[in-house]
Amino acid sequence: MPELPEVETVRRGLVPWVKGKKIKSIEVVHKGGNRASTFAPVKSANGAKIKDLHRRGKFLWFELDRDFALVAHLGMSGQFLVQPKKSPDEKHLRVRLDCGDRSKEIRFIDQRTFGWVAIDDLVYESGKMIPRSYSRIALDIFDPDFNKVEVVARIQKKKSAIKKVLLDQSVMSGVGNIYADEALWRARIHPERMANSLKADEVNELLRSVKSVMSRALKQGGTSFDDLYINVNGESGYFAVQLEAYGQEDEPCSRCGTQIKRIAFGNRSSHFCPKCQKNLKKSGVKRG
DNA sequence: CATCGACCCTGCGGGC
DNA sequence: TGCCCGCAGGGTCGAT
Repeated sequence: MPELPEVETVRRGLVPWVKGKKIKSIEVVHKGGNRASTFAPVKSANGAKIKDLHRRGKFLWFELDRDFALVAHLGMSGQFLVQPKKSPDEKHLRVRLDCGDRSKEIRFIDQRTFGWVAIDDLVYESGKMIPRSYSRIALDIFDPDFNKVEVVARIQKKKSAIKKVLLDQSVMSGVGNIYADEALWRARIHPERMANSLKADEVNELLRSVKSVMSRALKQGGTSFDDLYINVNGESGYFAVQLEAYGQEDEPCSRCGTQIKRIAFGNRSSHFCPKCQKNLKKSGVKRG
């Protein structure tokens, strides 16, 4: 389940294969995700030069020398693999990209088809042209222009559970279910605490936790729950980071020994320590 | 505009 | 052995 660190690992792995290269051919082998843009067919990128490869949150942007962009999202199970051209097609191969290497090609593979590769049009943001889909999401916490003060204030105005706000990519991008649970555990905040009940100090601590847990995962080359995530070299980033909350139901909390609890959260789950992470919403917390 | 929940999809594992 | 069901969860979109 790729989140920011995993996508960044993929980006770093892909850069040497794509940056400055001309797209010799790009072909949709099997229709990709159902959310793919219909702006133009992917093959429109044939012959374009890839000037750079960027990431915002979980989105990848192949910057082209064209007036449109090539964008990708890994969804839940998407992978980019650099494979020998001779090797047989994977069962879930979606897109094949030839950047001129003599023996190798880049393949986008996705089992659950929540991921996609698409052409997108460019729009203005802060004086720059960026992909439309990429522009709809907020900056992530590693972006040099990330404005922490602004984001903290915005979070404090949200009338939603803090976990929901963490996953809202229009507030801050890059956080998924795993790192949301991990950051909340580290900051000792209950996932169902109302965001507008949090003090600035608490939100700041939460954002520090988000950044530190993601930095650690990134340093390890990305975390994954299983082998659905494989980096571009085909090497799994399996369990590189110690998970303290996510997937730890009934395991003892490493801080206090209390059993980690799992509760339903929409279509998914939240994991937390009921002792370290109290929900204070009914205890008359005063604001300010 | 803000918020919420349904929905897209496939593989896997548990229960029977 | 095989079937059914629930679960996993990104982003998007319609309803309120």
